[in-house]
Amino acid sequence: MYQAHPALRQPVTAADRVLQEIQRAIVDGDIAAGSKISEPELARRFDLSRAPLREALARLERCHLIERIPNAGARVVTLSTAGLLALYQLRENLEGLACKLAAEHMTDAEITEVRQLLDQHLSSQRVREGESYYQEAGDLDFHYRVILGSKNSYLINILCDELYYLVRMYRVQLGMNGPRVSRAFDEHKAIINAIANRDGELADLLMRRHIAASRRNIELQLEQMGT
Amino acid sequence: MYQAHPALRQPVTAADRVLQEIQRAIVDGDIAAGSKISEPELARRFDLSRAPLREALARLERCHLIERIPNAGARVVTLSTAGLLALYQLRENLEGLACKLAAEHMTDAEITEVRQLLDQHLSSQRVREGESYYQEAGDLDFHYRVILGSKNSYLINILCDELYYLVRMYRVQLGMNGPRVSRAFDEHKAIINAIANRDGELADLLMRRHIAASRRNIELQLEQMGT
DNA sequence: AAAGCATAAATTGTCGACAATATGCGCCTA
DNA sequence: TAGGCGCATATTGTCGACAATTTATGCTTT
Repeated sequence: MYQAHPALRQPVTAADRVLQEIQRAIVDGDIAAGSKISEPELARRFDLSRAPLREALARLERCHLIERIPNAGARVVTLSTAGLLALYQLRENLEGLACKLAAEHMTDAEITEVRQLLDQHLSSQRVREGESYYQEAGDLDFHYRVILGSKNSYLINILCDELYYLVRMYRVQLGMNGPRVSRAFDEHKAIINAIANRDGELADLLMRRHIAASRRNIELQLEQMGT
Repeated sequence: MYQAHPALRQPVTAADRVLQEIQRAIVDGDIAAGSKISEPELARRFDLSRAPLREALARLERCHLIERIPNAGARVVTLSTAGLLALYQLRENLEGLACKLAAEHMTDAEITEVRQLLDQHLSSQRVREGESYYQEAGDLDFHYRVILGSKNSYLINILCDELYYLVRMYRVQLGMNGPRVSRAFDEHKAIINAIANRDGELADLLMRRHIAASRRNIELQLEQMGT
């Protein structure tokens, strides 16, 4: 298997654990978007002191799930069309770059692994039709692999640590359980093929289109909710 | 004047103040690259407790100036050719994107301000020839304005908060006091002209070239030191 | 009754001490 | 003498309490 990125490492400290719990809670909407974060309340709820909690809050701010104001506290971010657009504008560019670099730096073994992954996801998806979690996880896994394949630590950090939780939050809370499933699989296939052919330019282009399509999909959902 | 980005806001808390001090110390090399960070030592040195210090360390990690390992402590990052390349690869892309977006979103007033800024820097640079600080600051200021002009908060955050201190660290510690000064000014002029003409594609291209030139300049310096 | 101010409550920021973990040293063994 | 084990030391992680700041409340004033 591939070496897990620090972002995926298992929690060793209390702050790590509570971070993961709160992260999941925010992404899944258990802690409502826009709601105020109360340190004393969360400390009681997770049964630890404020020190590790504040450490966790600092990292939540880092991945844009909360916004803090000095002496005034923190709030969960609110989702908006403008925010989604800004986020995906960036993603298109960064993941495009990641593809270009992956075409240069991924080993043949890594490429083979990703292909196996895709086949695996496809079959498990056929078996469990409709269960969107697997699509969600599978899609993320594909993107993770390509990003890691870029071998650029700064790029990896930004995409996997700082932007992806927010991306997931949009998808989960807007109920993106995927009519786009099979199309996405085909697009993934095309991207890994371009990378395998060491055609960075094409891989870049395909990834940008792939993400743009995904963005339009979510925008549509947002509009429907707005009206 | 333009609204300062959160990154530039004045410190209100003790953690903010010590962060700025340590940030400067690391960027300027007063705290050596690669050296270990001792929390008790820094706490004594800046005469505060470890709580705000740890808050500051969390943010230093965020802008890639230190690397922390759970239960083992933090080290100042080490500079390397590979790291420089990865950093500038990203910068070329992100600031290119910033230019493209700035061409769409900057107001005429903001563009006028940047032009005044350039003229101002040019004259003050002529007056104080050789004093590289002004070039350094001026260059940063120009880039900041364009980035802010993109109006994409995620992009602004990444470039201004998370990558620029490291960029400065490379420039300062490798003694980039600028034979490239006048050429950089011309390039800045060309970029703002493209933005003024609402030619995002050209602005993108010019910025990428501008940063690539800057990177080659630093690479040269790194090679000279290595041999 | 609405606006403004003073006070009270609650929240965030900071502190010093303790617990858990990692680092360094000396000793033992081969 | 080199390598490994065990203990002493030092550092990081966590805790509970206090200080500083903000937010909420209620009173006064026009």
